Amino acid sequence: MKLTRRQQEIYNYLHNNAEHFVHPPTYDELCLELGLSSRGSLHKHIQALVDAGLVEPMEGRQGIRLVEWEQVDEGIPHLGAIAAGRPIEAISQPEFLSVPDFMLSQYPCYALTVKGESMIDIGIMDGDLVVIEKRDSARNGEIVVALINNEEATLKRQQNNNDGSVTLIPENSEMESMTYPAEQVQIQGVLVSLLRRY
Amino acid sequence: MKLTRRQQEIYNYLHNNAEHFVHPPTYDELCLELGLSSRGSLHKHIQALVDAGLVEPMEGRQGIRLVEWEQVDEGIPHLGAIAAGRPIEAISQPEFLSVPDFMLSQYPCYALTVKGESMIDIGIMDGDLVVIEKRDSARNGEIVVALINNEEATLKRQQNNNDGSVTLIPENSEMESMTYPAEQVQIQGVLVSLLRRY
DNA sequence: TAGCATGGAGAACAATCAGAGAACAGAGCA
DNA sequence: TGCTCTGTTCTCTGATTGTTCTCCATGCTA
Repeated sequence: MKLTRRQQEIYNYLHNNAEHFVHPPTYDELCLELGLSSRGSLHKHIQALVDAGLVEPMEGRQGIRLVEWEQVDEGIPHLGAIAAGRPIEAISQPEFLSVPDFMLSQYPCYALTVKGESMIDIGIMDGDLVVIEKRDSARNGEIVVALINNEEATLKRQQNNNDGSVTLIPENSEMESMTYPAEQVQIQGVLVSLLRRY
Repeated sequence: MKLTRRQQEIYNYLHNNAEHFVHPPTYDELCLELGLSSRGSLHKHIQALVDAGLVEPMEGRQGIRLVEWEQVDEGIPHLGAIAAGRPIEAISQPEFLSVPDFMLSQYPCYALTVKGESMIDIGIMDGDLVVIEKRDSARNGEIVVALINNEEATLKRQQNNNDGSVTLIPENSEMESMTYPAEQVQIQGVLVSLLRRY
């Protein structure tokens, strides 16, 4: 069963914003977001998504509503680029990449494009696509996406120190490690695999 | 069934841009892209492609449209490992890897596991999986799988010299280039992309 | 010259898509 | 009990879209 354009749009919207909804949104809320003024119109589209098995209605019929998107998942979202020293440059409309299973972990993943050469010594080059497992902690020595002071995100090797601080090590002999108090470093994921096109 | 020139043009366009379409394109959109002003004209060509089995119309007759070019897609064979100085170590039963389209070229490909560090300077590490496009020739500067004297296969950057000889350049500052008469070097494919698991 | 293949323009049409709006039943709440 | 909010169902309308059709232009060939 193929989706029409509008159905696809709506599905994408739900898919992309699923995390932003504290409660599953009501039809009225969705209408507002999607620029519709008729619940009936929305209902038709949602029903198509339900029929397609992409969305399932909530049990408690009232109050809160439908929208639980399945894990069937057509791929992983490409969220943007990561460059040492800057936050992730988000793509407004994350495109979904279908990545073979053997390149994923068993947990949710996303993809980023690497900018810069901070990990060049272990073969992560500028422009490479890295697959990141969504996690908020990492073991010693793992390569992580770390957000520092809620400002800059980088891809580095992580080392937990005895005094509770965290050292982020670039794999580039010309760059230097940086050490931060643990509370300034927020782990956003762990490197799982790498893709590169020539 | 042979295609006319215009049909071939249109098919090429679809083939080359299939990935760029978020949704399958409508006839009107295609007309715009192809410089036509009549859906009817386009329809004739598309119909020819459908008859030729190169394109299939969408199910939902409206809203979204045609154009799904078939991809038989059983994946690409993983033929074994390639190590400098030895022939490709063939796997008796090549396993098939399903690799996303954007990591392939439009021509037949196969996969090899890289052994050794001869290309380490450009980020090709021991154990990486490389996707190779099956070809028997390459342009200057491309990275190729080359079989030397029908004996040893290596992954190197190729350079065609004026005197007809071929130089194979390892991307490893500690290793040296080798030059061979052209007839001793047989190209088996060109590097297309790279996959790595951590 | 006539005939044919190719390529395109444009009109007309039926099916579908997309949306608006009205009405309704059930749930929760005061 | 009424009121409000919600999902659901329904009809109606307008816009799109694939399809079919006729007509025309060009170039090639017999």
